[in-house]
Amino acid sequence: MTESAPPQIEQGRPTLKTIAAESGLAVATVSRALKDATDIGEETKRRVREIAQRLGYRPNRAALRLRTGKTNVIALVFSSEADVMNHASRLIYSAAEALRGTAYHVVIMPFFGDEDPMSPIRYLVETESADGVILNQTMPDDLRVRYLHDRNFPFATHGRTDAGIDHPYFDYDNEAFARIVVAELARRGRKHIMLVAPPNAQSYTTHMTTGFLQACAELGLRSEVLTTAHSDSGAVRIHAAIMERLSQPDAPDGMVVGSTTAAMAAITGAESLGWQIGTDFDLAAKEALNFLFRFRREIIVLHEDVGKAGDYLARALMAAIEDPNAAPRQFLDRPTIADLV
Amino acid sequence: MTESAPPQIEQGRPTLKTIAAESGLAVATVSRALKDATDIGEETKRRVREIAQRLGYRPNRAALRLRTGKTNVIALVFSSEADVMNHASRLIYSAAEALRGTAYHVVIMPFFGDEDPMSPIRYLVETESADGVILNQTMPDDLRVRYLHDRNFPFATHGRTDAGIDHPYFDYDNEAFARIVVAELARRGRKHIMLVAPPNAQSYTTHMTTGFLQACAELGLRSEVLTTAHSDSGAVRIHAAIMERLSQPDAPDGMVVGSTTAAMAAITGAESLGWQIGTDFDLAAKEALNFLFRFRREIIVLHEDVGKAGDYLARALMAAIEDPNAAPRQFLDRPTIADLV
DNA sequence: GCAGAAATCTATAACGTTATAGTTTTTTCA
DNA sequence: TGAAAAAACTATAACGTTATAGATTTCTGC
Repeated sequence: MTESAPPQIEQGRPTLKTIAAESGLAVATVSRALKDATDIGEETKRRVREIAQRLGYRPNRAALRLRTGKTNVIALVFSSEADVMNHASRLIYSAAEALRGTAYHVVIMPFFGDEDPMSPIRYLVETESADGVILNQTMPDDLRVRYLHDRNFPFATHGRTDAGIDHPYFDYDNEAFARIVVAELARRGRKHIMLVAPPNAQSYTTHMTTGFLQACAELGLRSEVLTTAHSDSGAVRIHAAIMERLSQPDAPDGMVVGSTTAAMAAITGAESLGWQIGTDFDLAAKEALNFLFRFRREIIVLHEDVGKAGDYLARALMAAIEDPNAAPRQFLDRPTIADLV
Repeated sequence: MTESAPPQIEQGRPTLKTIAAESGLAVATVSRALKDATDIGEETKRRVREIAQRLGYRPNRAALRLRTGKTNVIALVFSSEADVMNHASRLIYSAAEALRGTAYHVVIMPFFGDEDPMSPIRYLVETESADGVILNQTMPDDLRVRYLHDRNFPFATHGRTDAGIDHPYFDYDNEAFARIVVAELARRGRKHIMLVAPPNAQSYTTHMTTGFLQACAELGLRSEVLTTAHSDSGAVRIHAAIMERLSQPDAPDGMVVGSTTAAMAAITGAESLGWQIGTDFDLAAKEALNFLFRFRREIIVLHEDVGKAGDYLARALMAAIEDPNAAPRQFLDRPTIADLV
């Protein structure tokens, strides 16, 4: 009387092998059944799925990755600069949310100031440790973009580039932003506007500056660009630079700034000279948060929806991974006068 | 005349096999040589290292993970609630920075409001897709902590718990915070203080409330806790709740709040009733940023260094992964009066 | 010069998965 | 009825790594 061997007691995570043993099928059959291959019988598929379900089977990602080469990882290489923090965290969360329910995981590779911007990128490409990457803070002729493009490594950027490479991106139209707020400053009677622009290297600096200068010219306003600080310089520096400029003759009566911190610093700088917002000067800013209208009710604020960017970039990147030959998804987010808070 | 076969032209990433072919050694030897095993000759090790270097060899993480079971991934399961955003991003970046140069990668698993807090945790444990996890927003009897502890899955928390489980954590001493700022409010002559506390479920709510009530009692101040909003309620709600309370008889002349947004909202709420900070009332707040002193110079601010938390948590978690039996690293960050801005 | 020890290297199997080619069973229809 | 076709399943190898046990070479001491 041969007693049939008791089913192997499996400890640890169930694998295809476990299901194979449980069902009496071959491992390959189980694998194919679970991916609904055409050459497996319906009844078998049902049984296998049922067992997998009961056992709580979850494919082993390492084995999958080794076998298929697909990592199911999307990397975010993001600057950790102070003022960009909120931008970055919004992007991270919205990208992660867009990826929810897909097979993708999000890994963060912060890029630190003391580091070569290329090194996280090179790492990703050389070790093939992600299926694609999202970058921010693009520059007009961005080395990272060129590198990734040359190697056919899928990527999407927050911000455009200007080196003739066609790639997925999401960008906020900073030129339109500048035009809109300059018009509003003119409407409030301001005659001489100063721009606190982003750092020179970044792509969007050109856009914002162009829009600013053209709008001022069209409206017959005097214009200048602050040279002693930029909108990411840090509050202390901006505060001081504004104080210095406003103490000089021929001071502007309107300002346009590109960040929350810059707005606060510029205003406190002006106020410490006794200038009053809404009376002696007006200030317009772009912000990702919703702080400024509480800071001083009088600020002209245009809200930038960074969550939209993260969502779009995640989807654009997935599309690029799935079909590398499809036309890259690109989106320019145009603010309108209606977005003025 | 046998011509020796030309060295196999390898395309794609070099592997141990590539190095083995190049050096004439066995794959196993190359593997052992690269990990400096004692049974490999010095000269061989040198040669292998040299070839690996020249070829730009990088171990395949998927294979490593499959073989060893080690993922080299640390997961951050973080709430995406608006007001915590800055907290979270600081933590992410500082944790990532602490992990720089180690073999660990950081994956972000945002936890969304509509979701079971357990589900990302369960996923991590069931799929073994990380070596350890960092959590924030702990509750006194935290299900996630209990679950992870029961399964011996390495973790570290931002915030303490109170269910008799000994685990790695970093916490800010919110009780001390409350004592310090209450004392400062008393010093400024305030007699009746109101606390805008964090949400009830969180661990640190108890700490902050305890410290607040005791300090008020000791100093003979009248105390109350706002019940119509908490410090993460969102600015609009807090603004309204403060307005309502201050319009009633017996209004407090001092406030303690736990976040940047709450501070701004409370102040604008009071101001819209004509109250003036520094004169009619004083307000003390804890913040991770450095915004508030620009918002109103008069605010009593205690700065919380979240970067320190991320750094500590990353190291504590690595230690727990490496030696699961070591005593858990725990740190309580105590503010002092000197931290008052 | 030789046995035994020490040093150095290698073959094999395994981690969990899937693609490929092949085998067995069932069905079709001339 | 039986040969060919279709359906259903399986064996094998491979992805890149490491642990283990075993093989080979070199050294040591007498």
